[in-house]
Amino acid sequence: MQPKGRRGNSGVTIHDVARAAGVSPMTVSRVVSGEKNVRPATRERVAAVVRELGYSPNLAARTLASAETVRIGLLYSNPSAAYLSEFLVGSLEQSSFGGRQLILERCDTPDSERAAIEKLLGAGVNGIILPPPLCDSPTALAAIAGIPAVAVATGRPAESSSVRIDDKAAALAMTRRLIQLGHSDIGFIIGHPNQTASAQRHAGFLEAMAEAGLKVAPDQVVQGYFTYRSGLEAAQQLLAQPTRPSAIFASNDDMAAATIAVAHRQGLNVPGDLTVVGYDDSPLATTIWPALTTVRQPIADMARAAVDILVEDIRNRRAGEPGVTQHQLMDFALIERESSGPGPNAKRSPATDARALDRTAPNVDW
Amino acid sequence: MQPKGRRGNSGVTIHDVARAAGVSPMTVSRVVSGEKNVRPATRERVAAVVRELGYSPNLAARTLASAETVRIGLLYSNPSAAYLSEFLVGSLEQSSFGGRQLILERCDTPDSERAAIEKLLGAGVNGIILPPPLCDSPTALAAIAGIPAVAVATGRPAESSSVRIDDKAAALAMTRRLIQLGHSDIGFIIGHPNQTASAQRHAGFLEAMAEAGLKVAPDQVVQGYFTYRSGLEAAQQLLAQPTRPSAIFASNDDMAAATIAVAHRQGLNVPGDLTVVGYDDSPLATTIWPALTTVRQPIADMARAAVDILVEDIRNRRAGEPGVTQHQLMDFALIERESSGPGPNAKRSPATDARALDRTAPNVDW
DNA sequence: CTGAAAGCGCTTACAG
DNA sequence: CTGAAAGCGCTTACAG
Repeated sequence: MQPKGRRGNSGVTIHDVARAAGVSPMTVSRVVSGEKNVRPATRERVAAVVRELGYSPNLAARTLASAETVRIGLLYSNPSAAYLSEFLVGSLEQSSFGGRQLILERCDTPDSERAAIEKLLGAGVNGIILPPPLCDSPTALAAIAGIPAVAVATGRPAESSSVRIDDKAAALAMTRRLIQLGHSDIGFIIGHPNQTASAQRHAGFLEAMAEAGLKVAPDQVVQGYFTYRSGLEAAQQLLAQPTRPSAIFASNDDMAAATIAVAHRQGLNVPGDLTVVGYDDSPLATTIWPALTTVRQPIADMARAAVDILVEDIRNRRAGEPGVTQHQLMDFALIERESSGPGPNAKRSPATDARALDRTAPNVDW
Repeated sequence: MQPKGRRGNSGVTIHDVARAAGVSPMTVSRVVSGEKNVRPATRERVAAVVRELGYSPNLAARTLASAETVRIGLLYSNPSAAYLSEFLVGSLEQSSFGGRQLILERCDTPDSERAAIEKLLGAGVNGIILPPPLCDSPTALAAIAGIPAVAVATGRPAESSSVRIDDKAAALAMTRRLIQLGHSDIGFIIGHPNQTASAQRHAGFLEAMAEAGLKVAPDQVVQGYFTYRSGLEAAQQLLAQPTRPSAIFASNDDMAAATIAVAHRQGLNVPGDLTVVGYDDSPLATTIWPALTTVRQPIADMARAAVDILVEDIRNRRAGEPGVTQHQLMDFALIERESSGPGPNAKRSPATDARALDRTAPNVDW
C-alpha cells in the first residue's frame, strides 16, 4: 500500500506535482502554502494534481528551507501524574507541526531548577514552559528572566507570559454554589503555600462567604499542603469542632478525598451528613466513592495555548520585534457529582440548578 | 546570550565546527554521529570544539539528508492518567531524535478503534504502539495486522511485537512475600477480564498458594474490574466471610485502595488487622494512607523499548528485509510500604527481608 | 582514516 | 502572476 521511494513515505515530491501540472515547483509551493498570487485556473489545476498524487509536503525539507524551527522546553517537576498526562497530550499535539520541537526535562528538587533550565537552553531550546508548581518557583522564574517563557496555572502572573484560569473566581463560584445548596457553616482547607493559586482559591472562598453575609471563624479554615495526608489532618481538625461544618471545600481533590475518608471513619454519610467538594477534577475525583464535586481546568487547552504564545513570542523576537508578554485566562467549569448535597438551610430540591452547572462556562457567568 | 544567525537556534552549523577544528564537515558529522572510523585525536579535537561552540545538529537537515523519517502512531484509549503520563514521557523522549515523529490519537470506544487506526495510517504513520488496554483488543489487533506494531503490557504476546513484564511471576513473587510474612488465608481480587494480564496475575497467585500447600477456597477469590467501585464490592464480599482473610491481594492499586477504605469503615486497622497489597504502583499507592505495598512496572522504559522495537522493524522493512517480531520482557519490582505487615503465622520480625525487597530486581530472582 | 561532490525537498529573494 | 537560481544543514556514496 505504502508507495516506496528510496526515501521514506509517499515519495511524491513537489517536482512530481510540478511536472504533472506543467508548472514550476515554485508555483506548487505557492498553492500548497496558500499564497494569494496564483491565477485561479493554475491554482485549481495544481490542487487537482496534488490530490490525485496524494502529495504531502516533506516537513523536514520545509523546516530546513524556511528556518522556522522552534524548540520548546517543557520543564516539569512533580505535578500530579494526571495533570502531567493531560498537559503532555496538549503540548505534544500543539508541537507536532510547523517545525516545532518539544523537549522534556524533569527536575524534582528546587536546587536543580536552575541546572535543568540551563540544560534545556544548552539543548538549543528557544523558550520554556513552566507548569505548576514550577510556575511559582522564584528560582525557576529568576532563571528564565529575559528568555521567552510561559508560566501555566500561576496565581500571580508576573513578567513572563502566563496561561491560567481565574482561581479566585472558580473558588467563588463553588462557594456560592454551596451556599445556594443551603450550607452556611463551610470549612475550607487551604492549598500549599508555595503555589500562588492557593491564596487565590482561599480569597474566592472568603469573598463568597462575605457577600452572603456569613462569618468565617478562625478554626473554620485550616492549612493543607495538597497531599492526602495533609487533608486527613485538616479534615480531622475541621470535624472535631463543637459545631461541625455541614460542608467542606478542599483546595484540591486529594485533600477532598482524604476528607471523605475521615468522614467515613467517623460514621458520617457523604453527602447526607457532610458535603465535600474538591478542586482540579483529577482522576481521583471519579475513582473514589462518592465521586467528587469539583472544579475543572482545561489543562490540555492550557498547554496548547502556552505553546502558541511561546511560538509567537519566539518568532517575534527572531523578526527583530520586541517580545510579547501575554496573560491568557481560560474558562473553568464546576462539575457536580455525588459528594455534594443540600445543606441545613435548603428550601427545596436544587436538582435543576445542579444540572445546569455541569458544563463549561465563561468566567463572567460566575 | 543566544547567538543569532539569520536562521533559528544557536546558529552554529557543522561548517562552523569544521572550520574551527580544522577538518571537513564530513569528519564532524562522523564524530557527532558516533561513527567508528575517526582517529582518536581527531575525534577529541572535534568533540572539544563541539562542546565549546555548543553545536547541536539541526534535526530537519539531518532528517532530510538521511531520509530516515519514521512516524510512530500512539493509540491510547483510557488507561489511567498516571500510566499514560509515564508512558508519554518515555515515548516522547525516545521519539525526539533521529527523524522520529510521534503522533497521538485517542480512541475511547471499541467501535472507534479501527477508525482511529486508519486515521493514524492516513496521517502517514509507519507503525503503531498499543498501550493497555488496547493491547488486548481483538478489534485493534485485527486492524494492525500486517503493519509494524508493538503491544505493551499484554498478558498474551501474539503476532505483533510486545513489551511487558512477567505478570504471572510478579503476582507469584508478591504472594510468596505475603506467605513469607505469615499469611495463609489470603483473599484475591481479579482484574478486568478484558485484559489478558488479569489472568496472568491470577495464575501467579494460585501458583504461589499451591507451592506453599495452601488451599484456595472458591469464595477467597473475587472478580473485580480494576475500578475503585468494583474493589469496594469485592472487598466487602471478602471481608464478610466467616473466617476473614488476614491479607488481600488486589490486582491493581485502585481496588487495593478501595479495600483499605472498606476495612477502615469496618473499624479494621491496616496492616494491623488486615494486610492489603496492590499492583501498578500508581500515584494512588502513595496518595492514600497507609501507603500501598505494590508491584511496580517500569512504564517509561517499556514505552522507550516499544519505540525502539518499532523503529527497528520499520527500518528493516524499508531495507527490504522481513519485519522482525520481538517480545521483550522487562523487570518488575516489589515495593513494600505501610499497608502490609506480619500475618498470623509470623515467627519473628521480617523487617530485614522486607527492606531487601524494596528494589528493582531481575525476574529470575523471584 | 579523511574529504570533495552531489543531493535530500523545500522556500527565500530576486527577476521578469 | 510565474519561474530560475541559490541555499537551508546535513548525510550518502564514492574516492583516495
